[in-house]
Amino acid sequence: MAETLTPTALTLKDIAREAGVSLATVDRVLHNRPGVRPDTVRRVKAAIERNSFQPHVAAAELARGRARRFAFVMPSGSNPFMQQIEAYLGEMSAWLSARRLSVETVTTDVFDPSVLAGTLEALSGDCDGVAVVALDHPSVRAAINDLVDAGTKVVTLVSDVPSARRHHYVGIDNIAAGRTAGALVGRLVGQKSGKVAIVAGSQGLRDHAERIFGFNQVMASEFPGLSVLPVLEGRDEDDRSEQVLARLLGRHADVVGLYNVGAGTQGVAKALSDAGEGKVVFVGHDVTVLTRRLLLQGVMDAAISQNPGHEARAAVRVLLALARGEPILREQEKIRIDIVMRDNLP
Amino acid sequence: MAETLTPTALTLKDIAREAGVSLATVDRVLHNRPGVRPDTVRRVKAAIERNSFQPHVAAAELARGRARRFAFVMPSGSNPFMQQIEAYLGEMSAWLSARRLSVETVTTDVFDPSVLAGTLEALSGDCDGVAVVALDHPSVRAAINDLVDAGTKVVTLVSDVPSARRHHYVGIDNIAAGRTAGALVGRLVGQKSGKVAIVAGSQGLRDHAERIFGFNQVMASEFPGLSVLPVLEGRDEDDRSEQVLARLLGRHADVVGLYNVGAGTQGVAKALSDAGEGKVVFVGHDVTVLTRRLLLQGVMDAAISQNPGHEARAAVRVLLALARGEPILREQEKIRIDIVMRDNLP
DNA sequence: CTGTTAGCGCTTTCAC
DNA sequence: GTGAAAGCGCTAACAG
Repeated sequence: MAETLTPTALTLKDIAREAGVSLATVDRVLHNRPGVRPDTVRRVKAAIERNSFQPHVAAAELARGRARRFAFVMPSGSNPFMQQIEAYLGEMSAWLSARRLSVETVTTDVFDPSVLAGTLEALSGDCDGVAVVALDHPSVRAAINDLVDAGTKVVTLVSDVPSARRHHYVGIDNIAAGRTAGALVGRLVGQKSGKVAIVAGSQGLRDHAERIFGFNQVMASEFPGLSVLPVLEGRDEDDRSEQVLARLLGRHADVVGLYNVGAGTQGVAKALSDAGEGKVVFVGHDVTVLTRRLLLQGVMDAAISQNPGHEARAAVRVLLALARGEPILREQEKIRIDIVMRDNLP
Repeated sequence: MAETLTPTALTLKDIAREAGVSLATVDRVLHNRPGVRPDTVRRVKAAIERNSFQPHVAAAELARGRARRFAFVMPSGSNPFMQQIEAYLGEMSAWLSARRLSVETVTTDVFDPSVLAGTLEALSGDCDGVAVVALDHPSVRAAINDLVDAGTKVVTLVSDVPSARRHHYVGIDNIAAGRTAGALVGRLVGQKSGKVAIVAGSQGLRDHAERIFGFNQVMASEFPGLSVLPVLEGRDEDDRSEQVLARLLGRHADVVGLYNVGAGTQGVAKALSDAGEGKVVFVGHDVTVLTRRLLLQGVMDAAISQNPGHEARAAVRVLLALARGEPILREQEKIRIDIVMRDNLP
């Protein structure tokens, strides 16, 4: 049995002939450009529909001449996860240049709303598309909307600003990620009852807050034997995370589970090992050099991960599809919540 | 701070001028075509290197005229996982036709080596690339090698034939998948000790055998409290799987874990629920309509999954990259072992 | 062995 | 409003 997809191979010229107009007119209709009589538009659209005509992307790309420019606005500082995304962008360079695409990485203080907004505004005009690790703040929202209004395609990356009119969000559902973490902690603890600790960077960060929300949801509804302690804030720093956690472990002898919501993993692991005495189920986020080692050593039990390579490539592909007016393959661009344990380390 | 990738925008003509030859000669060198003096080859290659020249894929694609044809050789019958792959190929149809690619799906009895080999041989000539769900058998290996020798690009899909000279394998590491399943069963069972059952389609299938191998590895080394019962064979059929498992559960009261290696999931779930009496940790493979429901109901605890959409798209992209002589983004095309639990269902 | 040339199917001026 | 025509950068004949 055989089934063939995509039989067609028509060209603009064919459509033009069939609609009784010129190439240029079909092109104008295809791109919703003004200057065509409504009636002509209808005729041409009809011909396009009737033949389910697909313009040849390669030809379009070649004809337009000028290269497309995209910018990635990333946090300055040494967040390993963000560095991984940048590294994967670098790995795409041959792919990009073979398509005459240029990607510029701009680092900025994404935690300062006005600085971030300023960076975004400065990009207006010289970019076809922008991917931004965004803080959810009114002035950032405004800056994104301005970019969109100026015709720039915008995707939020890792951290979303749902209220802005960005074209797409490339990242995970953090509430679901928190729920997944909760289910893992609960299931891996097993029959035991006891307390569960949470270490976050800050509850003011949208993604952290959402993860904690999801985590608590599952804990409350499915693991009544486990009681969740108040959230510790480690500011994503190793030292501080270690201190706050060590203090907590000193006060509570029956901590059986730990959810590390953000970074500061090194400090968390230190506090845990210093406390000694009985295995604590430890679930955190992201696969880095460090978490990989902790997973292999059995110190960490699972990492909830969003694939940084996938995020980098998805952001580029989505921006490109948006710029070209192509449909987005939603299934392909959706970032999944990966559960990574020792045996399925990527 | 800003860093720019891919600054270049040279063309073949620039290289030709710099090397003191014509366009055609550069093209010949670029594609390793014969008929160029070794010395000229060197000069041209030097110019290409020196400028790290990247030919414009869109231009190349446009110039070659004829569309590329790929064939997917899939198992006949109603394996839901394979049907998902085919469905995702269907979803790519607009993407494919915008690139003037055609993908033909051929279904055949992949479990009969000679039939499969025959199907592959018949494809020789009229295809630029073939993706095949392959049985590992000498005559299949020979058929694959013949295709490769004829210049067709070949990728194995889901199930590999490592001994053949296929260009790429798109699928998971099944030993690691089995290990992951083992770790999950062991960890989710918790402190309890008892017996663990395995239901497979057939131990003669390479992927099933590898999964069982990995599963046993982990069980033996890490969960001494759990003893693995002899493998049951359900031929991937619901009825038979139910029967063999029901019989086993009747004989052993202390089964605490179950690994379903292949299909027949419906039957396995039936046998389990009929047996009643105490929760058995149930880990299986793939996210289908059925396993999704079982996960939500809490009957199944985890599914080890390979993303069928990713496999479909990766196979197409790899065939395309091979046909174009482009590098493959290995990280992108690698199929990961997904752990899917209720809260991270895709 | 090497060069010349005619497109591929679009986009984009520039005329009408 | 609409059309004609000149390319975009490469490939593939065909000459030499």
